[in-house]
Amino acid sequence: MKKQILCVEDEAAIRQMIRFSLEREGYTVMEAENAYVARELVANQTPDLMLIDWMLPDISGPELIRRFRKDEVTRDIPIVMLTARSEEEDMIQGLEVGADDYLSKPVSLKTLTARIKALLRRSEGFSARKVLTVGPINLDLDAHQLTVNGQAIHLGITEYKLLEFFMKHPGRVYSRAQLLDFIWGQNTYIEERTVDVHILRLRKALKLQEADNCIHTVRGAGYRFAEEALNGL
Amino acid sequence: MKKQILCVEDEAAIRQMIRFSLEREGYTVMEAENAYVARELVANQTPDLMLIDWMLPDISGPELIRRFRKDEVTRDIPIVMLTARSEEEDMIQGLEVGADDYLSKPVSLKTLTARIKALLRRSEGFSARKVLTVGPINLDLDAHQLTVNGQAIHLGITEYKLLEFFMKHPGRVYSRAQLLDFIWGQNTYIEERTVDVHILRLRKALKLQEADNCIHTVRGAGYRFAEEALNGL
DNA sequence: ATGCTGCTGTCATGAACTTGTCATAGCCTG
DNA sequence: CAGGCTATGACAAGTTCATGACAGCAGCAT
Repeated sequence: MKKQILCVEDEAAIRQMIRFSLEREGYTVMEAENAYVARELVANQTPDLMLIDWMLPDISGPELIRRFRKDEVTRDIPIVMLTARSEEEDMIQGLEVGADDYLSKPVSLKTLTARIKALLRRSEGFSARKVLTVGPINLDLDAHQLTVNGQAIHLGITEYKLLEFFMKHPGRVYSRAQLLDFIWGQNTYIEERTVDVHILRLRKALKLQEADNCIHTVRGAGYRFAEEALNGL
Repeated sequence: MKKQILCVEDEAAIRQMIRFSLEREGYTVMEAENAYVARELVANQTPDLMLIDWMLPDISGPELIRRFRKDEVTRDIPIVMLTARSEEEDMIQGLEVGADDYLSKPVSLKTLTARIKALLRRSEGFSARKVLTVGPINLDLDAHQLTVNGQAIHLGITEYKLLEFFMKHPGRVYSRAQLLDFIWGQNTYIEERTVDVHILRLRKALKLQEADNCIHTVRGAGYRFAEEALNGL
């Protein structure tokens, strides 16, 4: 799953630049031009990391950070602070209110992505364990391990991501084009029929424990993950 | 092995003095003039004990301690807090956030070294009991000694740290990049493939007692320490 | 200094595994 | 039954990993 990064910065040009380079690295970027918008966005969807400018038109960056740190939900999100001035005093205040890292403008995009990568890796290594369970199917996202009825089953990475996607969005039909977008990424051009093959492989793997009936073919539309088919198992 | 002590203190003169007397006692001393530098240093090399001033130019001492206590890696490092004021309230807050000892300035160097010695002994004493065991694998953290099925096996320091990390975080996949971060430190730039080689060496060592099957390769993702693979042994 | 030893990071190579594509067979709908 | 859609097996190219070899380095005793 792509990591979400929220970029809070008032200058549109800088936002664009940051967005561009982060998306190239495979992150999803949300943009906010002020603190108000930022908090609205976060209320709807908590990002994995936040990039916050020092100077914002409404609330100051440090104040915004302080507020995020107060909230249970956002407390542990890593924050990188951006500032125009490279004055030490700023850095000091930034770290004091709880920023995890600090970069002064003009920002080298390479540095930016490097720091972000490091922070995300770090926080990811110890976060709460994520496991998806539907009926007998158990997908341990941290271990990268599928077990069905307690039996470990090996999957290729594509099948793994496919199953992860299905388990996160059960019950809905997805066209081959949609699956390609979500799982392979938006800029890959692959035969739609290839999806069939991976569905086949996933089914084969699940069949080892007779759990392949949860993947339904919807003729003319695509595929659907049917959780209800698994309830009896 | 010399014990490493990190001294976080903004006044250079005091740092010098402390360094001098600690080195005379046979410790290695790292210096940081503020919290930011301190965290960078610790990211690369975890010290055996930290000496933290109450007043730092960026983050306050207690806040810095709180952060170290949150992080898995630095949680168990003994911390001595230094303060100019000898007010009881400070001491209370210092101990509250997790300092192990508390000294008020001006510090008698004799007292300082005595307390440090005591803390290190104590933490050593604790960790003397600290032994990681998974199935037949037994890692004595003090003796720096690995035994499998009662047989001692020699490991290089890197393999040792790798195994220690795995045993402390079993069941989760870690990418090569993450392993580099956590074991080599964040600012080291080493080929990712090097991780493979150390995994190989660790496996070879464990294979002497047929216990190498606990280290799983997760293609495209990294490596995982599987404790369940050892339960039958 | 000198040579020795053990450890570490890097690299080249071959092995093992994945994956996208295609051809063909099978199935469903009207 | 035809036409369109899907399932399946085979395969070659491309990735990723395991492994042995090697040079540089630090520690150590000589």
